Amino acid sequence: MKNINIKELARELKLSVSTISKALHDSYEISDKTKKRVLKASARLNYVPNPYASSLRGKRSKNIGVVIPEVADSFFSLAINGIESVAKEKGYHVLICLTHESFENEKNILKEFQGGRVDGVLLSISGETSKSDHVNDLISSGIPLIFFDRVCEEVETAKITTDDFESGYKATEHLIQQGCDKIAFLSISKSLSISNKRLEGYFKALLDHNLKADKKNIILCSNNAKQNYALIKNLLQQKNNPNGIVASVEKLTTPLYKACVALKLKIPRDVKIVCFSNLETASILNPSLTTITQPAFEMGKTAATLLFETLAKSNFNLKKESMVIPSTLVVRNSTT
Amino acid sequence: MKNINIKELARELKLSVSTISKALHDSYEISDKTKKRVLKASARLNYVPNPYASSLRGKRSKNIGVVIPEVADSFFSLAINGIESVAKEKGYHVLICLTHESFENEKNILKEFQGGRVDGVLLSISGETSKSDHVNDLISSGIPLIFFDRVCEEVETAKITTDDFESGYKATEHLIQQGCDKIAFLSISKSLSISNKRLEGYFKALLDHNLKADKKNIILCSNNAKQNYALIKNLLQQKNNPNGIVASVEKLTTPLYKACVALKLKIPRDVKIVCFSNLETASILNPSLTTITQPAFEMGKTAATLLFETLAKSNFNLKKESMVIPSTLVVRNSTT
DNA sequence: TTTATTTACGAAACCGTTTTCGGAACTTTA
DNA sequence: TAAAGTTCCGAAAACGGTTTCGTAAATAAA
Repeated sequence: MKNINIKELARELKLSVSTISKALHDSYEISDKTKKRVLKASARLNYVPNPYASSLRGKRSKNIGVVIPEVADSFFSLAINGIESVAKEKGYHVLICLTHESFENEKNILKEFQGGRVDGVLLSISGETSKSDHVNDLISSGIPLIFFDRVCEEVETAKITTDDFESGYKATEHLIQQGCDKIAFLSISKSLSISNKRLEGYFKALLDHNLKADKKNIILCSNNAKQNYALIKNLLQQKNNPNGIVASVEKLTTPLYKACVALKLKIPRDVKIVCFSNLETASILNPSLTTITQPAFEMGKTAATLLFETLAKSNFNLKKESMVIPSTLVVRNSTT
Repeated sequence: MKNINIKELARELKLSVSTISKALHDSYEISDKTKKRVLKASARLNYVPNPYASSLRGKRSKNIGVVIPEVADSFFSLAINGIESVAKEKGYHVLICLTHESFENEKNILKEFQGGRVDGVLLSISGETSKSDHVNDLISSGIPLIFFDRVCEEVETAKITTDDFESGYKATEHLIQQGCDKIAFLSISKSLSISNKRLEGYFKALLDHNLKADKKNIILCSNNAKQNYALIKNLLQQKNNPNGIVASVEKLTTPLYKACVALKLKIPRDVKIVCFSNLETASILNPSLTTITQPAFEMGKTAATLLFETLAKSNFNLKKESMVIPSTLVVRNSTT
């Protein structure tokens, strides 16, 4: 059962190709009777239009690209759900591309998108990304792009983020209120907007509560799990080791807990922990984990909704459409 | 900077369109000198070929479709990583489509794929799927399809699975060896191959150890988290409540743990638990969770590799290419 | 030198749609 | 009854590549 095309359908019905096409698109030029005939035959012969022919002619791919660092991460997988929920409604497909935190990969992906494979892009940049030429190139080639979560500050387009500064502040202040006075911050990137804003919030909270920051307590983690474990373990073994930790990203949770177990540090007695995390299992960890929970699904949904608005109106201006959706501090046993 | 096309590139170089195309594909018909000129100009003018034009003519989309029930699940997100790792190497894109466990969605997605949007498909069927006409239709329209994890037994194509029966057996036997004599099984679907095989393994283990199965201990969970929580709680409240539980799917972990907390049942003292799960946090749960860990990444990688082999050779026969990759029982504190 | 072969390129068909434009047949208006 | 307007459909161009085929020029063989 090879797939049938519009020409064969036309021959079958003794109609022209253009009539078929119009009938399938419910054009006013075609009589109801003919439309019904076409629809019926189309269903009977199992006609499925070739998307490439449509896209080539119509300049619409009906695809959006979602470029993220990683899929095995609660935040991103929930965001994908949010994105997919609107894409599906609009009859669009979602092309998910992973950068694995590599700038090179990110550049190649965006470059390829210039060919028109997608009509628009949602991007959460890699941890290595510090330049934004590749993003500007894509945008100026006419493909709308919206950032979500991890953004290039300097690019003039919509950015859907959460309140990273405030969240960093809240997390840190919470630890202080729970009695911590030596608080470490686990970062994931030197250049990433989210890391830096969360870190700034951390600094501000320390400042506001008359605690002084210590460089040794700012740990730059990497994309390598083993290495992160070693870094964290090392941090906790220092003579003036921290009694509170803010982990700025979900994937640091497991190495952090494991390091505490290995060093026989009791959470929250010896060290209190807050993680930026959307883990469903946060509440059943040992001990349950205090989190900054991000509105992942909403962020994805909002970004996608905005992108489709842009695609609908040709002259939409994304520059003034940024949005900040707040995260929430969920207090659990790792800090109490 | 609007995207340039091959015609403009040809005009720029005073060459014909066909020469450009051949040069870019490193055809033997074109001299090295011309090739270099073309490559250089192509880079300078930032030429990116239109994928739809190529696909339309060449019958190759350079896309594969990955159809899965859910992305916010460790198994699937790891499998995606495996798939993506080979796709990237082959220069392919991955179109991820979510069924959200709905048969209707699955049918629509596969139907659309018949149009040629993808060159091949990797499918893990929805919990509702019990018929396979939609799959056979797609395959007979000429698009190769490979199942991974959740398969339609009756469809004649390659299936990359894990040893579900043995895993169900191992999980159950482990509980028995730990002293459980009333063991419940949490299923996710009546029709799903994985559920049923795991359940059969469970039955066989009970039989081999002279324990008799009890219908009340087989719980059919749904896609609704709240409802699952209620079902599990109800199970644990029965007068003859189980002292061992096999949860056949990852997403039941959290409701199960929460139900135990709510009922003040101590794990593993009052009830021992084994979950089919790839959660990274299994080791830091309260208590750490004994799991059947599936080779998610490998399964994705294997399925994708096989698919690309099929795409390379036109006469590849997938019927004899199924593969079973074993899961492993990882014993932790929820059973000891 | 003549003929055969190879090299390097261009013209044009083609992929399957969508869309513009033209026009026959029919209906309405003057 | 003639003119004007509607309704419904078909022919053909267009989208941007790839590929087949033809051929002029250069080279090799006779």
